[in-house]
Amino acid sequence: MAKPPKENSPITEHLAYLLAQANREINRQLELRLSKEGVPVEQWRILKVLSDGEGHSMGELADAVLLNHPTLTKMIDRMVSDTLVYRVQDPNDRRKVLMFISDRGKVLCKKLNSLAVDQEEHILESYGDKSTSELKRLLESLIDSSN
Amino acid sequence: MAKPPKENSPITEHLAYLLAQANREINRQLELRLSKEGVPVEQWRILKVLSDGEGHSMGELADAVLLNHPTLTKMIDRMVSDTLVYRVQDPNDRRKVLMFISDRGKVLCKKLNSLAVDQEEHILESYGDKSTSELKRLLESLIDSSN
DNA sequence: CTTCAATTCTTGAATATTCAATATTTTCAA
DNA sequence: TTGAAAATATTGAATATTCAAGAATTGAAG
Repeated sequence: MAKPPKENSPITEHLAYLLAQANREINRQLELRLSKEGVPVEQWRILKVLSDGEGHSMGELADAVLLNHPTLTKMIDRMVSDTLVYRVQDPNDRRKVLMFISDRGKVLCKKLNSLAVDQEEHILESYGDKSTSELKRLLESLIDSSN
Repeated sequence: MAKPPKENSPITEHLAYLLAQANREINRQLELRLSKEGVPVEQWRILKVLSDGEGHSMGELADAVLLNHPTLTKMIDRMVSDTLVYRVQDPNDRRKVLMFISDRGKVLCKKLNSLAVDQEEHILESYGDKSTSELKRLLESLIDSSN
């Protein structure tokens, strides 16, 4: 018996708002953990994507880590300064730049991964296995249906 | 048979990532609709909260619309310039400022509401009634369990 | 009372993000 | 093969957000 939101329904009933609120809260928690290593969430995502050892172009990365191109470029600049990642021009398409993770980046990524796993475990405890996997399933399908 | 994420699981399996991705996508769609009236999502949220006609303090508003205080102050400055809202000092506690929606703000809010309802209906169509209400339920309970 | 800490909001400087324009390389049609 | 259009990444200026500090008011303990 779920009612569709009327024009004057409170904002808290809108899907867009619930998503924003949940995202904000979970992100805040994750941020808090990762701050132990002084690393923003986006950098962890970048390291994680690159930790397959393959080279990834900036465009690919931008999509994967949900940042737009200029923002990513500037964040990568910082990470290059910190020698966490490095750039290589793609030999097959010289418009592209391939990003790789450094050894230092790999070491940091491992530490960050376990901080993140801590968080997921904490969520599993307070929220429950069943709800968590069901929520993940629904989110994936929402994302699918939006493309 | 849902597996908990291992240290080296892809980023796309993390709840934090799925939430960020879904939020980004739904927000992008909403933004697109509201841009017809040239209004950012946050301003719509503000108008919607204020449209109960009551006065709301800045702190209250900041919580409700998921913005931190200085960001809200500056956004409200713009909205005051556009005569969508106005400030009144709280007579009972002069530290506080009470925000009210103007007549112009009410008119705009109505238009925005129907654009937002359009979007929710679009989601219901492509994603389904059942999934939508189930997702909302799970999100609410995740938010609850995080406090 | 009076003073000191807490609350609320705003401000200004530092930082980050975005938009539009640019440079480079590739693609592909004529 | 050439030349125009598309794709990729970066830059710089404009804009927005955040952090830390400040001003005003209230609360409450001594």
